Amino acid sequence: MVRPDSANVSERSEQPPSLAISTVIFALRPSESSGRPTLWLPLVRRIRQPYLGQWALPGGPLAHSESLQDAAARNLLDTTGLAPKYLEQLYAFGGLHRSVGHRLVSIVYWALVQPDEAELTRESTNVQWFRADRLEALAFDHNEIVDYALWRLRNKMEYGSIAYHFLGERFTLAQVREVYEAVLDRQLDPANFRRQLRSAPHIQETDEYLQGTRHRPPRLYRYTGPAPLYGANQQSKQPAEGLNESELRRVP
Amino acid sequence: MVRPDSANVSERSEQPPSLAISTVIFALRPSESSGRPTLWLPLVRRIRQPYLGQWALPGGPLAHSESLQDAAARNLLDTTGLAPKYLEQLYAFGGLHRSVGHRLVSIVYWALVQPDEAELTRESTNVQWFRADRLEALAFDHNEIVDYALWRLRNKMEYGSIAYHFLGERFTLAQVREVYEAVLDRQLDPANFRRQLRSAPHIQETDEYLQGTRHRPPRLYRYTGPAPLYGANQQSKQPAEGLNESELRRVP
DNA sequence: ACAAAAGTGTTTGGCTTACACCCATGG
DNA sequence: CCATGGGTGTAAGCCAAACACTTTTGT
Repeated sequence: MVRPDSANVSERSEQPPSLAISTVIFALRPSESSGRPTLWLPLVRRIRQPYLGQWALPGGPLAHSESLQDAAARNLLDTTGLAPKYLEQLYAFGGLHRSVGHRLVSIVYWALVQPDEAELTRESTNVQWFRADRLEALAFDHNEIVDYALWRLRNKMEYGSIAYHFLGERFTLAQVREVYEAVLDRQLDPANFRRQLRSAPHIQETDEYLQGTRHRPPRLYRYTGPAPLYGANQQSKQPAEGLNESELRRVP
Repeated sequence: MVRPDSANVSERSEQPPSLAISTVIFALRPSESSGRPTLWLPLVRRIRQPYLGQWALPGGPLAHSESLQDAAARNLLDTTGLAPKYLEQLYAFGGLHRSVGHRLVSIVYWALVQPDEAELTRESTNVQWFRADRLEALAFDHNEIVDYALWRLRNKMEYGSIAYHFLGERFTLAQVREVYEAVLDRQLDPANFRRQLRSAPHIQETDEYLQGTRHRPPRLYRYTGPAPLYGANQQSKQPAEGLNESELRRVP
């Protein structure tokens, strides 16, 4: 079983690195304190070694009959009950000491879910939502992974049409602004923001207005662009990192 | 060996997917026809099945003692003799039918090398440079991978400080412009381009001038920014996809 | 009537673009 | 002294930031 050129290495460390798929899922939920929307993500408690009892990103091994993205989606459904419409590859993490006792390579995806979808999470003692900016120490290198996903989310928010995936089918322009403000953590000028959105592609105005506010009823809009999950290519050619087409220039 | 829930599946397809690291390497070399710089990349001929005899990206399995990036760098050195200063993760490819006879997941890196480095390639009947825009049918899904790497390169060129990695330690601003023109495949205004570069960060003018031209000697500059290879984090937080900081705004 | 947010208009400054022009060298 | 590309100047035009102002609802 041990190959000749490595007879002096223990058999365990000769086994190929194991490959897992994990996902960082973001949703906006009202803050307990201020009530304003903030970023949350669901975590799963480890029920085996290593890191038994600690919180971790949902994930699992790659089944041989699934593509990477299918594996991410299925695993999410199995562990949390979520089925995000936005799902995209984030990065492959393969450091030598990410786990203890074995070599682990994780291909990590990231996802966005709408608030009503998020409510359907099968929460339990082992599955819970946490505020993204107040995480305890997670299993493996998952804190670093979340940080990277947050960086990517903010980056992509600045020049991609991504904010709509946090919202339902119809939304007001002010709701889109609140998404930007929550993710980027700064105030934006309502007047200029609205102008930019109206001139952005894939934003369609409807004939409907949101009723029940204690002021002038805002018009509802619809997003007509594609969700990356069903895109033709696995690698949605939209830069985060890279780099994506500048559909929306800069956010005020 | 075969688990109960998959007794009807052949044993071979039960083996875990194999994991490989490959790299797309870009360099600028003078075109045979026009002499102007164009994009080239080195390929390696397959010496075993599958795809025996076809050209493929340099790559190989992941050794258990190497990080992903180290594996990419070492493999590059082994197969081509190249040691790029710029090396960054591109994407993880894991489609079901990328290879024949087994399930293969490839974590792909991309690299940039300077012309003088490129000359040191150990070329042979099994290692050769090809023009990036005139590739034959490659092994596996490597044509798609090269296309994606090209897209990422162009994308990142537009708002990242990446062009310098195609050049030596000192260079003229016109040489930088030629890099942009070669990669983006369009002409740029020399006057405006030079102004943008001079106001860009990490561009330091030297006291030296390039001699031997048949016109006014251009000043030489130096790039003082970091090369991602030695960056602290594996994932260089520069968007390509992401998303990246806009160090250089837009190219004229 | 008033508060509050939706929605419109207008000014300003910065930055890109286009292009005219001068500079320094080799032949 | 001419050709060639290096390098500078500058006006036009576009776009985003700032902010004043009008509109439409609920209470």
